Amino acid sequence: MPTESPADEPSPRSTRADALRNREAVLSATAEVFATSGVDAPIRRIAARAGVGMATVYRHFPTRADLVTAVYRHQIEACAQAGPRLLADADAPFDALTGWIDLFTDFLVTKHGLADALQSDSERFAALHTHFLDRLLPVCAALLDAAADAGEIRADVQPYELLRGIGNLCIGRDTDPRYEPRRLIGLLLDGLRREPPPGGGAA
Amino acid sequence: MPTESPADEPSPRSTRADALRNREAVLSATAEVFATSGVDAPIRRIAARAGVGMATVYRHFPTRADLVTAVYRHQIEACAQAGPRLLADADAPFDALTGWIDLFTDFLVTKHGLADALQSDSERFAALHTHFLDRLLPVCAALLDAAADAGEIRADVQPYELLRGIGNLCIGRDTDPRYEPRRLIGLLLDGLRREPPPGGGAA
DNA sequence: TCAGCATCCGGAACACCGCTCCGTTTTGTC
DNA sequence: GACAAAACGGAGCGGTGTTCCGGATGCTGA
Repeated sequence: MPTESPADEPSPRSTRADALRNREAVLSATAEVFATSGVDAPIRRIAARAGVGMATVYRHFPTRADLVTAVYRHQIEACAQAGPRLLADADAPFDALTGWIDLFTDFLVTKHGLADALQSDSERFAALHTHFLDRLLPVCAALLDAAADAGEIRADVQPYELLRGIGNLCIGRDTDPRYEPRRLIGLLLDGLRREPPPGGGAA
Repeated sequence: MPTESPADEPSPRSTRADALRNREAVLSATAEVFATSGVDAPIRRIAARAGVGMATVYRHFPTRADLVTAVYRHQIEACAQAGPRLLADADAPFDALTGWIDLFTDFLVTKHGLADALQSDSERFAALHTHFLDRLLPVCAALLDAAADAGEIRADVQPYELLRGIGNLCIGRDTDPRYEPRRLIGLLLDGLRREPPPGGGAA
């Protein structure tokens, strides 16, 4: 194990020990609270659990989105890196695409309220939306392009709308046992496939 | 037009003039506020606009969902009644289905935050979810059944998950001009069509 | 070692919201 | 006109996000 990843911590600006200590405390408290109460949990509770004041939380993570991205950074990263790998390993690009969508869905579905937060119109989460997009949009685009180039899917689907659609379909799974987003996502992917050339393109 | 629909007003229980007057005032104020600020607007504002106290709003409409259903009742009704009509008029059941989904989408998309509210996990909206389902689920089921019987779509799709999926896909259109739910909904409907058996059933 | 100071901390404080409670007012009836 | 039932209004409570500032804390240099 190589001591420490070089760019693992995004901003080691602070030189003071207490600041770094608190940052870690907040981060691990946040992970615990998010896991039990979802990403909408009150900041007060996070601060209390971390044993710090609320201002300390806000100082290290100005917006709730910063908190979410910090907690799930590794998983976002893993999802992003899985894209090229799947593409290299799969027999057909479409298989890679479905596999990756599956990973993405798993990620969203297992974090309480994460999908909701992602599409929330609250500006509290705007940065979260942006971060997901920055990291995952290129990956999705590459998978889509590959599948389109192979003629497996129609070529007029934008990466953004696909990601957004998957995210939207994952909303509310926590609170409704009847709802299984994966079925609909499968349907969407079926719709993505280029239909056997009967004549013209779909309107 | 026959003077008045008999069961148009759901609960004319009250005999007092001021109560009825206030109910109307709240209703029209709510419509205005919802149109400008979305269905999440503070109750305080609605009460202020109606010129009544907050308790009056709560007395007539105990939950926010009651307010929403009261304001949009006619449109929900129109959407529900359009189902059978489309089915009777269309050449093929699938056309009726797409036409109806289109109406439903229009409805959700033109009301700020309505789609969000519908799938919200907040119990404040649970009754709203229920009302939509009570009224629209049978209609959707009839359309799906007809299309399935005609062999135009696969038969393993539940009405609930379809409605839910459409609703979910409409979330967040207000705040993101880049996002056009109708394209994805079209894709979903494409996926619904029974593909000319290329192999086995989709897993 | 220790003074000095930039940095960071904590929680009180403010604003906003949903919802309820209860003294007051209005309305219909006798 | 008087009376009781019904309805009203807004203060009040609990909860949340976010900010502000006096005080504590850790680094630095002599």
